[in-house]
Amino acid sequence: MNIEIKNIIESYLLETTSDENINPREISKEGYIEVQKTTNELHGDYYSNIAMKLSKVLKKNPVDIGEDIKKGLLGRKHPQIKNIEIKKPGFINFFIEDSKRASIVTDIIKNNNIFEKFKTKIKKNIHIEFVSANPTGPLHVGHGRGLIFGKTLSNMLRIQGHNVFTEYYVNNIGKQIDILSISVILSLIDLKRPFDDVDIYKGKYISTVANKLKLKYRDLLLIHKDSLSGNKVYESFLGSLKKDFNSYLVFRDTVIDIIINDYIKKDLEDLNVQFSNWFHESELIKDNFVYQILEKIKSKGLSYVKDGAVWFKSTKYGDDKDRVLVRANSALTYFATDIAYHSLKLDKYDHIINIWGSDHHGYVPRLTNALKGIGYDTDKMSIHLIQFANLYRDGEKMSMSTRSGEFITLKSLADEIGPDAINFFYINKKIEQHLDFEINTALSKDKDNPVYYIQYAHARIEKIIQKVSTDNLNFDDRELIDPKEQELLRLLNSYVQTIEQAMDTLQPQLITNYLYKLSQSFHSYYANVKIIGEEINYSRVSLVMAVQKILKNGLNLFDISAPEDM
RNA sequence: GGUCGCGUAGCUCAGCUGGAUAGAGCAUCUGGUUUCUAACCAGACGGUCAUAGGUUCGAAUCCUAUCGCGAUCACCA
Repeated sequence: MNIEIKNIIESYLLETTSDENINPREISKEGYIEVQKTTNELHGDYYSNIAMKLSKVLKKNPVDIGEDIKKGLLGRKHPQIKNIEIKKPGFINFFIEDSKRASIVTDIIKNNNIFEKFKTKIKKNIHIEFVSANPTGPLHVGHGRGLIFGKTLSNMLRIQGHNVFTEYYVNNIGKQIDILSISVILSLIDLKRPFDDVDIYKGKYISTVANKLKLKYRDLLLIHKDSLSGNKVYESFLGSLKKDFNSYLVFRDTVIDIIINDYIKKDLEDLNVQFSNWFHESELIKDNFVYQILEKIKSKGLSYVKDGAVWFKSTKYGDDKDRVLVRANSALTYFATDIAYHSLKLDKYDHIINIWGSDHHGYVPRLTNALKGIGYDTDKMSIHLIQFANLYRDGEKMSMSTRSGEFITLKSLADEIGPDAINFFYINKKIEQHLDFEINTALSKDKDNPVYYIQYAHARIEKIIQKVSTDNLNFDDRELIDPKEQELLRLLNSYVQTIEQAMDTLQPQLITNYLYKLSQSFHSYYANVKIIGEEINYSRVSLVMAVQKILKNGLNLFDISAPEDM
């Protein structure tokens, strides 16, 4: 509708204006004529600021310009426009015909696939990587935000019609993984002595994993217990372990498999998250792929050798210091494999999305510059940094460190508050904002808890629908004259714009805000206006049916249930 | 110190591609169920949108500086 109005204004201006200061090409430019939904019903349904924009070029009072436009447009009889008002300092407010505004109700009820409206014209192959938590333990509440955001983004992009490929990047090599393996080994041989130079993982799951491996490895490990027990330093422990224990790598992979399958994948299943693929970092090394990329970097003159290590010249791009690609002990850094991983993705997809914790912010330019340096178009890559979420219970902040083992698993939170609440609260705030998550709010069963509030609206409507026959809905917009009905119609009319904006800017919280507002408006309506009286008012039934359908679609988008009974 | 994010009501936050009187929930106070689900509704109270400049018809929104909070500055990932 706003586009219709925009076109009406545009053609009027192009036809009538003879002022040489107005450039027709300028007027037709995308975004020059703005028509937006009003936020206040006194201002009609849509408004345009074009008069104020033109006042400068025309050197004329914007209200006068507005009056001219109003006169011109009303003289041309546009059937959908009921009235136009000019308000200071120069807004042109459009009032839409009631029947036109109310037609949204039947539009929604008849529409079998509401999301069809949001299909994109340009279909892309999109790769989206999220969670990618180190497989060193179960997912904890700190991982929840990236997880839910990633899932929701994938849902939204799929609704837009893109080919979406979701991937979990498994860091299955490196120091953290060695520490994990050693933590399990220490548990296996009951050697609970900490190292001087490194903290081991201490969570309960470590002994669970160890127990699972007991039969297979215990005897073997006991043989080496004495030779290992003399070491108090992690590096030498690992060294002798790797030398003595030639199946160390097999052991390490087994530990990771157990953690992924017994913990991480189950946690994800509970939240209805499936990945198209689990990509193991080690795959990048297998066929020397990383070394090919390193060679590429070298050939561009972007790396050099110093102190036995290979360095990337990141200072060339404004970094404080150059960064290591290959360590002096010839081990690859995460940075090196990551460049390889991203080049692989950029080769294959139209667009790649990474969802990372905000603690990676300093890393973003480094990676981007390295990729740009070897010739990739990094505009095809977008990185969403997510601020941390703090969990509170009774106003008290809860800790979440994987290493110490004193963390709350995502699973235990899901068990306590349910997946609906998890799905809602993690995306209800924009990702740049720190998130304080109070468990009591998610547990409360009243207005304090927006999830219940929205679901309750849905269930209430369901009860109404069950009481009437909806086979023959006589809808007459003239019956919807109550201000609260008009408010609901306004909201229904804005759902397309809201969801479009949320999808285009990848901001799911715009939709949850909208759903809450719609529920609020419905509850108020419900309390004040009788829908089923002596006689059934089918126009009102239709109206709330449309509301319910939008609520349900919105909730489903976030994997939140829309209960029919509460 | 450099970099990134954030400072909006007592609390938790919406709003930020510049628009008209800055909005919700909680808390506090006052009302409302013989009625389609009170897990609800109606009302009151509550604001120098951190501060100071700038940009312009118009700034919570954009720019600059300052202050405050958080994150980050590894041959960890």
